[in-house]
Amino acid sequence: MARSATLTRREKEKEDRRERILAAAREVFFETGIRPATVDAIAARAAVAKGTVYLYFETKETILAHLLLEGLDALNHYLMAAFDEAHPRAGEARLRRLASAYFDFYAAEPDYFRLMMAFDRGQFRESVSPELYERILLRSLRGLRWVVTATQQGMDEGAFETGDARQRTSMLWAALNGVLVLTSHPLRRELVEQGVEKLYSGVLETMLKGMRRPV
Amino acid sequence: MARSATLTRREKEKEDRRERILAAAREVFFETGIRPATVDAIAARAAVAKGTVYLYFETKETILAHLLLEGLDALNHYLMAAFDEAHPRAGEARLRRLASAYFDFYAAEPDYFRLMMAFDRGQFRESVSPELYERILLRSLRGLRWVVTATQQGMDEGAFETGDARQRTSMLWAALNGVLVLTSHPLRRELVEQGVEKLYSGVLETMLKGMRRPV
DNA sequence: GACTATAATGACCGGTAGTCAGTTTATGAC
DNA sequence: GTCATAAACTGACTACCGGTCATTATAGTC
Repeated sequence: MARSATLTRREKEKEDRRERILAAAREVFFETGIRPATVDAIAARAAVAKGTVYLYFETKETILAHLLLEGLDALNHYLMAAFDEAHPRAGEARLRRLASAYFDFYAAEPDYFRLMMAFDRGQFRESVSPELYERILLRSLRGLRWVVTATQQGMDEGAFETGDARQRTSMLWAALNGVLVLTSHPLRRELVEQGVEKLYSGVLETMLKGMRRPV
Repeated sequence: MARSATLTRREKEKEDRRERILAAAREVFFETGIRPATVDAIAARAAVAKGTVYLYFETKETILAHLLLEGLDALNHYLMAAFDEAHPRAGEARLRRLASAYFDFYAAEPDYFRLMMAFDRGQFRESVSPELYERILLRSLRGLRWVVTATQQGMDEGAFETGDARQRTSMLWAALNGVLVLTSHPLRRELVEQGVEKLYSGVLETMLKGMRRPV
């Protein structure tokens, strides 16, 4: 019993330490930018030696992956709340809410959003353990589930053309995401001088219109 | 006269050298991948000392920027040809052709496409001279012009809802690009198990339908 | 208080972008 | 041909960063 309690305390301390390092990494990455941020800076911010960082995380990319998990959780909360709060519980209204929530997330958590977009950059898969990669994948899908459900609902109600709800959702989400990607990068932002928000809602409305069944 | 001829020859030789280095960089970047490629490898491939590379290009990113210009030229050719070849010269048909051409470019020149997508990721603007950045921006817009023209034509013909053609084109292009971005990254590709092609044409058709005027 | 296991440390390593003092090569004058 | 000058080229070197590991410190147990 004493032994078990001790172990628990130890484990708790380890967990705290880990969280401290992760918090330091969050600050450094978000302040400095992902690429310029150094592990030395993270260690310094966490008041810990560099080697200690590597006791808790395998690589720099692994740290990023854990921050990404946080970001995916945050996004999932946005989407879940939007799904629930939709009052006129029609599928299309839900989709609108979900799309708005995605935009809100993009606007409110630009750092996490940028992290999500930066994650492609190849070589991520290789620099992260398969288990961690799997967790990221699952958590990415979790948020999308709400959207798929709303699309399916719209089909069941006869508002949308019927078809594979997942496929349709991927289309809608890819299109919306395309706007955010386009405008979250300095180069491409200038290609579309209109505001992101207008472009986003434009794509949303156009896609919804394109998905509707003709009356 | 002799002096001028000499100078010209010199300049030609310099230009050749520069092209040799750029060709070596193209090979190394496309074979090895952007991040793992080293300037040493590029120098070796061009049979030149590393210092020489830096006589012709300021930074590694500058080399990439010049390859990007090549890629944008290639894309522009695809789009221009598609614009011209559209036989039923309706705006919507042109848009379809242009979208197909973009997809063809994506499929035929994955290296250039990846380079274009990689270019957004931050810090590029800072690592490249403002003049070069401006050239990239202009060349990016050049290709889009064909698409804007086709959209405007569709509006003039009464096929599309009227509005700002540039805005509508940005919407369509962002949506299509969203599909390609999504699927050109390993993580996101698995989020959409459907084929890229199907997703792409799905978004295209949905957007076109959403852009049409009700009959 | 001594023994042991666990955790923390930071000097160090390998590798890479970018630099620059020194060397080679080309040009042009005589 | 030879020499002076300028232009081009070279590669050893620096600074910096991600990651390692032999050494040191800490905490738990008896």
